[in-house]
Amino acid sequence: MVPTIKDVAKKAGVSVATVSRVLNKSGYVNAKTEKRVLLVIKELNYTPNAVARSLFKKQSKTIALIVPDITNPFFPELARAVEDVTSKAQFTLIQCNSDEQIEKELQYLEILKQKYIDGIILVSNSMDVKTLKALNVPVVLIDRPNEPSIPTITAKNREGAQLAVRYLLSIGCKKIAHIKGPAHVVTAKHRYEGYLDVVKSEPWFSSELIIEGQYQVNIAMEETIRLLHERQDIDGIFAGNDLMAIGALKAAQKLGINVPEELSIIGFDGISTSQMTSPELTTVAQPIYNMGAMAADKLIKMIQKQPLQMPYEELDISLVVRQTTRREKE
Amino acid sequence: MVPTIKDVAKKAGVSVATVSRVLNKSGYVNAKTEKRVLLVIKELNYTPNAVARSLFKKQSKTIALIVPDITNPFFPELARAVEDVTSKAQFTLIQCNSDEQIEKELQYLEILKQKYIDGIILVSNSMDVKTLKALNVPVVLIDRPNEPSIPTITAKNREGAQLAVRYLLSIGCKKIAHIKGPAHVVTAKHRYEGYLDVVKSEPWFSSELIIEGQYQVNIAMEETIRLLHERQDIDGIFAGNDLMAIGALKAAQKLGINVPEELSIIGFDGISTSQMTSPELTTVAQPIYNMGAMAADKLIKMIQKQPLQMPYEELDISLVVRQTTRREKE
DNA sequence: TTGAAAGCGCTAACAA
DNA sequence: TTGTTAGCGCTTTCAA
Repeated sequence: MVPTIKDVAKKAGVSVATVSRVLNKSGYVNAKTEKRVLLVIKELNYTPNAVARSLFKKQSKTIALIVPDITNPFFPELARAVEDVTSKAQFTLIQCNSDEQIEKELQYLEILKQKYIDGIILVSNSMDVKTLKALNVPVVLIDRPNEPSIPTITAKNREGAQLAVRYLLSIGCKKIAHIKGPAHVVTAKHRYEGYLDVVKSEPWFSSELIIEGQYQVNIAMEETIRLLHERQDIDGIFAGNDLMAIGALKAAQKLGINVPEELSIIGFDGISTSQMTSPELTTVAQPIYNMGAMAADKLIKMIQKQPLQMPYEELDISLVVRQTTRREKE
Repeated sequence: MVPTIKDVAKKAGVSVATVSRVLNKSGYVNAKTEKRVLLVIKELNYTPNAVARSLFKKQSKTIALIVPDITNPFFPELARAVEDVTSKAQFTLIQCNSDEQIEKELQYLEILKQKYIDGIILVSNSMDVKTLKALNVPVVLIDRPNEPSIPTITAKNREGAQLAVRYLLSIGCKKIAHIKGPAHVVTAKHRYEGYLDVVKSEPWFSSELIIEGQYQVNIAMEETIRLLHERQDIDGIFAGNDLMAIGALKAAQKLGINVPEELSIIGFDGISTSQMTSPELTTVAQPIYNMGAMAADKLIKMIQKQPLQMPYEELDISLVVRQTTRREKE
């Protein structure tokens, strides 16, 4: 039914090798025969079988993206970027959700390997180098720097946090709390450290200003309500991500605290959801799309055995001032 | 390097056929030889090559999900559901973004076919039956009913819209506007019709109460601002999706109109973003995750040549009353 | 209960 | 410039 290279060869009166040559533009082939073959290909509506090709070449023209959960609004934008650049380079993208579970990650890796996957982009905390190297497949890490020996794209999380907290200070905040992300996530740790860098020597600083929000709206909201009950002099909150900042915002609104007049809130990430609240969230934005695109670029280079000029890149972040922070020092 | 079935056969002192038999639990194989083969497989850490298998079987244990844009918050949840059920059934998921462009869809279809894709889940307005049938690959349509002859999962969009508008009426709204989605999207049309069903015979009804928001926050916001300027007696808005409802909410807040006291807003979809606004959005929720899961179930059944009891299913929607609608009739 | 061998559709030596 | 042929790693007749 579906025509194969043999059918084309027969109909064009040449050998399969010749057809293969015109298909791949490899080796010599007479202009006339080429024309004839091309014609037959059109007539038969022939397309080469990618699987057969993969079997021989030991590569599949497909790459995989493993993220914790595509449902987390940070990841779709990343995934989109990856898909955009990989599909432009004729790769197909496999989507995997790990739920941050190492077993799931390993399971995917296993299956992917069996499929001759050409490369993997991985967002993970737990993956170890040995497994990755043993895979013998190009890998680039994204977002969460884990392993200096593996090409990585991440953002300046610590600096971004400093920027956020300094901005809060600059607009006159006198007591700034922090909502931390999950302990096992490196980016959360770096943001926390950035907060500490700026704040630890302040006379008002106390570890009680730090709460845990698990990168989630609801948990952050509840914890913020608790915190704000106890310490009503807090006038600034730096959340470890936008979702938690939204939680903090909801907490304030529930408590009747005016944002930004009485309380300034700043998030981290710059996901599009941060523009959907009212007031819109002030945040430290990562170049999410760019991170995905650059990771994909790197991966493709690796697949093509091109040298990487910068295996490890930390992208700049930027402060996006919107409406959850006071305008100026009063 | 990577062991093949041959290596296993040699080391176990049997033929590749026997190894294949134990691998696939097909045909007779002596318990003892089976044990021996299994042992060697463990020792060699052998895993069968999926590509070679695909070539022979003409199927790949992979399915594809084609959505307009994974970045639209409606789709990640759908994608997650699909991935959950397909991966449980040992399928791998390919992610495709079509941007609603028929050319991109066709391009994907072409590539997917070359890869012996086992099935496709498609969210599309434009795809025609002929192309789909010609593919000769199981397809299920999701969200946007297009073609009665193709298995489809969708929701009761028209009824949902009626439900929304009737609710607005029941809490005392006297003039209800509608923000329509894009004209070429069937679901948008159905929701619009549902609105008309309820409202067209009302004395206050006028076509000027209908604006277009393209399913997008910003456009909906701008159009709403315009509308609300002209007609200040509007006290209810039914938006064709949650994103546009969020736009309407922002418009109201910009204009200093109190939601829900002066204006009730209701969205459609029930995406998680609808809980992140303040006030939280009242909305007509679709069972998004379920839709994805059921579509995947259907597709897998089709791949396995099992009969489909209900090729076309319209799932129920439900009204989720939150904070952008007034409590009661006054 | 097992093995030999053909073949899935393609690519790449190698020869002509 | 072209064709022959040996695989890529697997599954499945068919025969033993």
